[in-house]
Amino acid sequence: MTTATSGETRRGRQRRQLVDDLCVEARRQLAVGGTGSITWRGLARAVGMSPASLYTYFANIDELLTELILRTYADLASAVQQAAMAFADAPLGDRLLVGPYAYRRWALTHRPDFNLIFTDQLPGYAAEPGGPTVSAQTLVFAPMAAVVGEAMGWPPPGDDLAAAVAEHQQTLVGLWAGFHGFVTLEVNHHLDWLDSRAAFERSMRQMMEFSSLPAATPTFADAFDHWLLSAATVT
Amino acid sequence: MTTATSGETRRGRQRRQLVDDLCVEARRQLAVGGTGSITWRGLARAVGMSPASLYTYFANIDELLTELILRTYADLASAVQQAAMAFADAPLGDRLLVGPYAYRRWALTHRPDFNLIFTDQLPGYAAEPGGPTVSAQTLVFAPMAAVVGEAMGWPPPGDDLAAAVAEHQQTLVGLWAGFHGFVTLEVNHHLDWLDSRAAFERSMRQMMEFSSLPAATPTFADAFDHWLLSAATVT
DNA sequence: ATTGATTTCCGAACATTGTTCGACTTATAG
DNA sequence: CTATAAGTCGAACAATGTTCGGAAATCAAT
Repeated sequence: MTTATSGETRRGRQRRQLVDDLCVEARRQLAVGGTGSITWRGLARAVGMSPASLYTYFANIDELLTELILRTYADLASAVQQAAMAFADAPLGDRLLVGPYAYRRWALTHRPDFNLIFTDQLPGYAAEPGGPTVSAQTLVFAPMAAVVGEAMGWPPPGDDLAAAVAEHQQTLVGLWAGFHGFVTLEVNHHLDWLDSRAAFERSMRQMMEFSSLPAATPTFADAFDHWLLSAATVT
Repeated sequence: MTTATSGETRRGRQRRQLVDDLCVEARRQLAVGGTGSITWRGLARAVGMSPASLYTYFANIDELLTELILRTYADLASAVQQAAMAFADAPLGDRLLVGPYAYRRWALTHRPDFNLIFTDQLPGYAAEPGGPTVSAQTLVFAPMAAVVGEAMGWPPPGDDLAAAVAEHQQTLVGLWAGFHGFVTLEVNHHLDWLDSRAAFERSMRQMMEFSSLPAATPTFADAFDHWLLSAATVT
């Protein structure tokens, strides 16, 4: 019965399994010692193989990093999406803040990962225009854009969200830059000298107020943190 | 007359000279190949010394990086300050934008340097609370804070600017996060898909308008770029 | 000017890294 | 069953950061 689940050869399964193992190990090393600690030989050691054998699966270390970046984008997108779903029935003002708050929380609990996907750590590594990283970006921001569009009364989000985004990209990029800037500074310890949690909340509320968007419930921040604790499910 | 300029021993001078050379060479390597290209042996090669000899001047590569970060902060601060002085007589609305614009321009012409000082590239490297990097930060932001304070009618900026900053830190951090977020995304090629120059201008004007600050001259962006060209002086 | 104590400099070595090459074994397809 | 492809490995190469011991230069005294 080796060909029971045919169409899937044994090597194909083992290959996918090994690539998965390599990626989780790489992210483990990343969490421990930063980007510089992801080492080819260390990965080989972790999966019990010769360094030379890994070249069957990745052409070089940059290619592995690329795969890692894609998976990390997906991880962030999943975190944002889960939060959005958990607050799907909350008032509109609250739902506007869910995205930035999930974004920030994931960034603070995955600082090296956040820097990995958002700042160029390699020499000439620049995501090519039509590359897969841009689609990964849209995956992250689709939920947030949808809520903003709803709040601003944009065309029915049903079919062509992309068109609405293109039309109002100025507004969306402005909002994104706002909370991304705050989060980046926080992740890299440039706001350690103040109560950044409270400052973030005030900044977010101000951004929404300035953009004539509905205000969130006064207790939203606590509600979000409470939901975080109760969601000790997926890593 | 070897001791003419006494108080300064020959070794002292040569030491300072060599440290300077090492730093400029390190920034050269940084500009070429990114952070990972700064290599101990390469530095030794560039100054014509044995790798072992460099340990007389820096305990390890992290210590050199620290010195490099400090000098890079000073470089950014100098760029901002020069721009501020050049526009000292411009209308208040224009002067509000000079800081962010100089910040952005320097960042775009020194992308690896920008990432070096603002994102943790080393494993456990975190600027200690009372460390010298925070004072370097204030050096960068003092000119901008002064203008914002003037526009908002804060207490006489004569003696205690620090007190005014502490009082209104929320506002200042909000503004900083806004343009820093935009610049960070731009530096790392996350806004390549749009006309980021125009988007930056619109975002900045919107930020100022939202904060009830005076608007800049319509032609400010061009005026700034024009000044840049005429300032082909210091690197 | 001579001495004695630092500072500077270097060659050699060690452990580690990414990557390549050729030979060997194993799985897949016809 | 067999030929082709995929996987695995050991050995080797060049390059890296860092340490150590000793030689040379410079400094601060007498």
